[in-house]
Amino acid sequence: MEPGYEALRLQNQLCFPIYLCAKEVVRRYDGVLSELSLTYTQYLVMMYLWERGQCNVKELGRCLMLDPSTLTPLLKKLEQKGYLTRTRSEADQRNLLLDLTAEGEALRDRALDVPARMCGCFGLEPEEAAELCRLTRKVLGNVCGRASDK
Amino acid sequence: MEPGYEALRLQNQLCFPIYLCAKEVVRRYDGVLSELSLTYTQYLVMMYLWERGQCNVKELGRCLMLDPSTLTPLLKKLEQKGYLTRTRSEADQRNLLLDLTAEGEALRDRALDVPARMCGCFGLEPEEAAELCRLTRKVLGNVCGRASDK
DNA sequence: TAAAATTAGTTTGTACACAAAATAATTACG
DNA sequence: CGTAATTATTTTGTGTACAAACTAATTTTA
Repeated sequence: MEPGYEALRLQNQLCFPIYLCAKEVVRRYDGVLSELSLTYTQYLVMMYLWERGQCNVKELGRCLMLDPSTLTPLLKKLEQKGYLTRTRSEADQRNLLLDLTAEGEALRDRALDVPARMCGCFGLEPEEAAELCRLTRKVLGNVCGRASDK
Repeated sequence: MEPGYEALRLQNQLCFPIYLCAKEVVRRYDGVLSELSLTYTQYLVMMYLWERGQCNVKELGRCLMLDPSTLTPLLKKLEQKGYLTRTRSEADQRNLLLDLTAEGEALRDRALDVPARMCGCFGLEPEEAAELCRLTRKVLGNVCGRASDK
C-alpha cells in the first residue's frame, strides 16, 4: 500500500524466522527434557559438564555465552535437583567450582537418545542441517564481533 | 574420551548455534531499537500494526506466534509509551482492539533504516540470507507441526 | 431460554536473559 | 605493606515467554 515501507514488512525480516525457529526448537526440547527434570538451558550446562568436567561459572558462561547473572540461579536449581555441587575453590575463594554428582553423571545415560529424537523432528536433510549450522555460526560470528556499527 | 557420548557433545548440537544466533541477533536489535524506546518483541508488534492496522490480541498472537499472556503486559507497556491504544470492541466485549496512535504511526518513519542497519551486520551474501530464511522456515514448519514425536 | 460449552484476555507461577550495581577476594602498585 | 585496581560471583531490576488457572462475554444446545 504505502510505498517505501517494504523493508519494514514482517515477511521481509530475516530475523523473524530465526527468532521463531530458535524459540520453537527450544520449546520442543523442553518438552522432551522435562522427562529428565531439565530445561533447555540446564541441559546445555549439563552437556558442558558431562564433556569437560569441573569448571567455574566464568568458564561455563564463556563457553555457553550466558551471563553469570543468568547462571547463578540456574546453577542453584541444578544443585537443588542434586545434579551438581557448588563449592568455593580453596586456592581462590572467588571461584565457584561446579562438580557433577553421581546422579548428575548418571543422567548422561538417560539423555543419550535426546539428540537423535530432536534431530529427527527438525526434518532437514543432512546437507541442509550442515548448511544451517554453517550459516547460523557465520551470523553469530558477525553479530557478536565488535561492531563497526554506527 | 568415553565412547558412545559423541551425540551429546555440545559441538554436535545443531540447536546450539540456532539458539545462540537468535539470542545474539535479538540482542543486537535491542541495542539499535533502544533509540526508539522499543525492545525486539515490541518492534515485532509495531511492525505488525504498521502493516496491517487494527487487530485484536488473538490475531496478533497468532501471526507473531506469541502467547496472549506474553502480549498482555507487553501491550500495556506500548500503551504507556503512547504508541497504541487498547479498547474493548463494542460488538464483542471479549475482543481487545489495538490501534496505533499518531505517535505510534510516526515511529514508523524513525524505524525505516533499522532493517538495512541490521541486515548489514549479519554479514551474509544475499543467497546465504535467502537460504538461511528457507532453512529456518523449514525447521519451524516441522517442529511446530503436530508432532509424530516419540 | 437457561445451562453448558466456547472464546478472548488476564493473572499467577516458573524460568530464562542481561545490564548495572554491589560484594568479596585477590593481585598490582606505589 | 597498604591501598588501588581487578576479578568472580551475586543481587536487583526489567523484559520476555509460556503453562495453567481464572474471569468475563458470547454462542451453543438441550
